[in-house]
Amino acid sequence: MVTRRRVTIADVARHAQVSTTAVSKVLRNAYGASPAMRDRVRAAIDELGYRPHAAARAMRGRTFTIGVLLPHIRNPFFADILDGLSAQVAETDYQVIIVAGGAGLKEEVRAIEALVDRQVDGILMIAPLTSRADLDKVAETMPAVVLGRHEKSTAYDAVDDDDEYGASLVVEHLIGLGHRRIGHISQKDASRGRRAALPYSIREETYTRVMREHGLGDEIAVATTSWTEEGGYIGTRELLARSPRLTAIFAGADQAAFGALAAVHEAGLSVPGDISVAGYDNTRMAALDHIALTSVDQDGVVMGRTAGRLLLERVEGRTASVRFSVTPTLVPRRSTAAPPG
Amino acid sequence: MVTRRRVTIADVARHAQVSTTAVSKVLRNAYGASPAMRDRVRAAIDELGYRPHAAARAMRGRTFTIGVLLPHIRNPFFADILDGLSAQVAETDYQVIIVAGGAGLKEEVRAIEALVDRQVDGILMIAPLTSRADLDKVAETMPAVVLGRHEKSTAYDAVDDDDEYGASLVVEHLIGLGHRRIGHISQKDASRGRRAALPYSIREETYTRVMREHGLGDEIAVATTSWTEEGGYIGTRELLARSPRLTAIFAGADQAAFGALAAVHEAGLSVPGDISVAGYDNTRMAALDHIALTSVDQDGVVMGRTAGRLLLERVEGRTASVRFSVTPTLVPRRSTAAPPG
DNA sequence: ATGAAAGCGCTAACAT
DNA sequence: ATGTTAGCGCTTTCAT
Repeated sequence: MVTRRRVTIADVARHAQVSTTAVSKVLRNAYGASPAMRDRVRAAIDELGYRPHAAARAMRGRTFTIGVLLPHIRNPFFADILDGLSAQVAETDYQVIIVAGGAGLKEEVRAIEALVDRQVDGILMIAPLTSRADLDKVAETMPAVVLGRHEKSTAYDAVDDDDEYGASLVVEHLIGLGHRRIGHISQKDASRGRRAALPYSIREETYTRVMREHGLGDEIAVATTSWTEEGGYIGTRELLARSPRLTAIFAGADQAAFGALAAVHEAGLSVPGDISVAGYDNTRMAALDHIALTSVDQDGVVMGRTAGRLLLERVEGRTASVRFSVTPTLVPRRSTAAPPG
Repeated sequence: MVTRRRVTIADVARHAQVSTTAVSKVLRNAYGASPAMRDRVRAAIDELGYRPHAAARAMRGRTFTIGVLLPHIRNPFFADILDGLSAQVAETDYQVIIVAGGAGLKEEVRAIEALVDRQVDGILMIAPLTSRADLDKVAETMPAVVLGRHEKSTAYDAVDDDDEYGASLVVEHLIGLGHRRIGHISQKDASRGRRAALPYSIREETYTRVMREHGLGDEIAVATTSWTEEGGYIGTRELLARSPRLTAIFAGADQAAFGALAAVHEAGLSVPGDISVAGYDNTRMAALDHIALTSVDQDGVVMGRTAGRLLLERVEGRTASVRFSVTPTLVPRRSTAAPPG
């Protein structure tokens, strides 16, 4: 590792025979540089292969960096969001950096702080567990967008899916097929403060509400694990142990539904012959023919793109807060059908 | 967004009635601060909620940041690698940030530059497409580890899986079961320079070699798509169109194998009754009972952890270059069996 | 239109 | 052991 000195703005200035101020102006397209000077500076930049030093910029102005907080990178739905965000940001000078929050609140706080300390120009927090107050605090420091939480805030913009509607679509679908004993796989709450704000709690509460509305309050059965393959598997084994056996499972996320399918299969039961299974997120795996999982589509690409747009708007100066909500749709596939008998 | 001024080292110094040097020393555990002073400074830091400003640190010394270049975040195998890396780095003061390379070479170069410009202290590049020369150039600038490429370099450390051995395990397994008409799904080459260095080309070449060694050179059938669900699906449809029909498919990655399973199913054929399917990576989905995909385990967690360790060692000063290679193992499951008839 | 110069928050060489 | 101070590379007044 040879520590070769980087080309700096001073090198460019010297090479182009102008002041560093001039170079800075050209770089930022700022007022006060003649076309002739612009050309000379640009030429020097190209010849020397100059690239701005982000840290030095950060000391004074922008870093041209958008920070994203992700709980983890296992859920392919997050990849859709990132695709949308990247597409939106690609045409600008901004760069997206991702930090993974990890399982707990402590790791998440550390991850958010890491982004703040690195002076990102804007931060997108995806399904954060942190308290409302902490989110507001972050949003006071820098432009912020929160994706996947159902709270109002004047400090940041919000992008979400109408989880209540989406979850009701699934439960109504299953009830419409004739199911009564429908189980639900939810996620253990790791958040601080109002649990009600996060998707898993809204989906669960909606499941409960719709069941009650149809007079099925006594049939409510929730397994609280995690929205992973393992979580879905374990939760389903738990639900299958009940008697009389349920006839349908609504997993709060596709990832968990895949685990559910495995558990049902392992128990020697068939889908949808014995048990119907539905998920949420409409990931690509769900669409594959041998899986054919009924799911809810919430268009992560659009959510990500919108989050990117809102964030850039805020970076440019908007302060009024905005909410963008996606209306999900049910995508019925072969994993759900009328109950046996 | 209220732009509240951050607490700086000067604020801490004033509050603790010491010099900024003293604070800096305490922060870095540097020599020259009495226990008494340490305590006072620590107290002031806590009271004021001070956190170092990463950009300012970057101007002089370290950023305490490890940068990771990832092609994309869809492949769950990458999540294993990141888990390993995070575990290794978690106990240190370093923070991991991720940038996604995107599909093409151009995006990848931009992503790497973004990391370099942000002065990360070390960079982990996962299966980069960039030319050897460019990798060396990056490694000359900062400590670097490359994961998933089979080249020797004196500039960076390398972590890889023995893809040649892993691929041979699969092909030998299928041939051992009695298959002769075995197809392979490879990935389109987007790299610059020696294609031979990347996993997909090694797996493909190994497939070809082993087929020939068993006198099956005439049966070689490769579909070159991408290692995604879609790529596996399309590639398999292509392979299934051949006549006489092949009896086994070795997809170079689990993601592609899932698409292959869908295509086989959609064609009205059964797995493994009509067609055996094998993947590579041993992702969690592969282990699920209703998928039961034969795959190759290459322990991404260990690879990630090792990459992290090597990187930290380099940050601490090691310059001699190291290679770490994981020996993969075959994980046979129900998706492969003897051919029909 | 152009450039000189101050300063962002920190580290480290150098006094004391 | 403690503090003074000169930068790191850039942006941004403020003169000219």
